Amino acid sequence: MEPQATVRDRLLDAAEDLAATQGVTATPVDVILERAQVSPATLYAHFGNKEGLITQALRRRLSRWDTTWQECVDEAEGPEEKVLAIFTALTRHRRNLSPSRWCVFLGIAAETARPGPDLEETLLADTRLLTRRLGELAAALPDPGRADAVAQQLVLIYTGVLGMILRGTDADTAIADGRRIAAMLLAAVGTQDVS
Amino acid sequence: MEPQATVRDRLLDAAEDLAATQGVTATPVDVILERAQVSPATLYAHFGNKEGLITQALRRRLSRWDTTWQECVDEAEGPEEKVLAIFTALTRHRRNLSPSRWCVFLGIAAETARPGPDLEETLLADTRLLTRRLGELAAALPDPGRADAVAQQLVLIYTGVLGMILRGTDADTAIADGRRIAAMLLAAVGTQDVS
DNA sequence: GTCTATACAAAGATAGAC
DNA sequence: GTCTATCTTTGTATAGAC
Repeated sequence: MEPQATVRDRLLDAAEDLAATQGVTATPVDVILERAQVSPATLYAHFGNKEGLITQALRRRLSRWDTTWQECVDEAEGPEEKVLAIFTALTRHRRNLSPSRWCVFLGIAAETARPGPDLEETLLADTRLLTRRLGELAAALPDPGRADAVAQQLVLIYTGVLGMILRGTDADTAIADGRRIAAMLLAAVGTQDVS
Repeated sequence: MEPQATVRDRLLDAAEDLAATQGVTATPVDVILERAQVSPATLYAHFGNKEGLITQALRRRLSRWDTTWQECVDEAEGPEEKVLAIFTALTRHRRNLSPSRWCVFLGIAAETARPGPDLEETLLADTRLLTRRLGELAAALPDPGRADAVAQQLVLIYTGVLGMILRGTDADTAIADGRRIAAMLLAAVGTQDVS
């Protein structure tokens, strides 16, 4: 975004921003190029093709999400609050970056029928990060034996929040709803069998 | 699907099936035409354009989902089971129709950046149906004053189930997880404040 | 109403110069 | 590494005949 940003960064910024707000298929290469003030040949020299650019932009975004989320976890006090920090992180993440229509990863997964190996791997990495970290955080709760199952349910709730934003629900409302459901789930863990 | 189906029905069948499995943007008109064994001009005579065809296919599918869901509600016994019938309905719906990658409505909403008025209205109708019927069913639970809030949370959970399928989770697993979370939510309603 | 053939537009990618 | 100019493919839609 800086005036003196490298060509590569300008391309990544433009691709991420447009993919987040308009979607990938709705964003022709020309539009990315115009936004980035770069010529076609340069894009292809750097990233090979459109999907390569998108993939790199996603990787950078995932890394930033990872950082933001970890910060929120670190700031939270107590096992339950650390689990619920994902919702604080989502709010912060959406404030920091160009606001996406809902979730860039799910969005691209939804609109890309046959992703290449690199893109597919990157899309899966998002789900893996969610599952892994939520699993780790859930292991600090009572009944660590159910950590993986709880993590799956938390990913579901988190995914539901994002889906509600796509449905048109205000983001803050959806996030608050999701946090409430998750808190209820955590309250049930350890106090009763949640088979 | 029948050999003697009308041209119109063949087009709707092909469009629905391909949109559900491949996505809309990944499905060129030519492929729909070949599947339906129909010529281009016929499609445009009937539906105006590609989006018109997709819109009509979605309306038909929403109507079938409506029916399947209502059947499952009618079969269920007791207020809580009637609310949870949405998960039984989802299983049945996916078995009846051509299996979709996740949710045809959310999928098309995700990949269609600027839908025309008719398509947009049809996509919203899906969310409206969910909210309305879940609200009605939730009104039969203890604390009917919270029916609308509970309905919103149930739509979130249901949407999360669909999103998990997009993430690669087995559909039956995702549905079972969603039902469990929803059951927990219902158990909390009336017994405690779920602010 | 339906077909064949074709027009028109959009989009991804490359050639060749600097 | 980057640009200008252009090629090729793909995809939506229509013209005109039957």
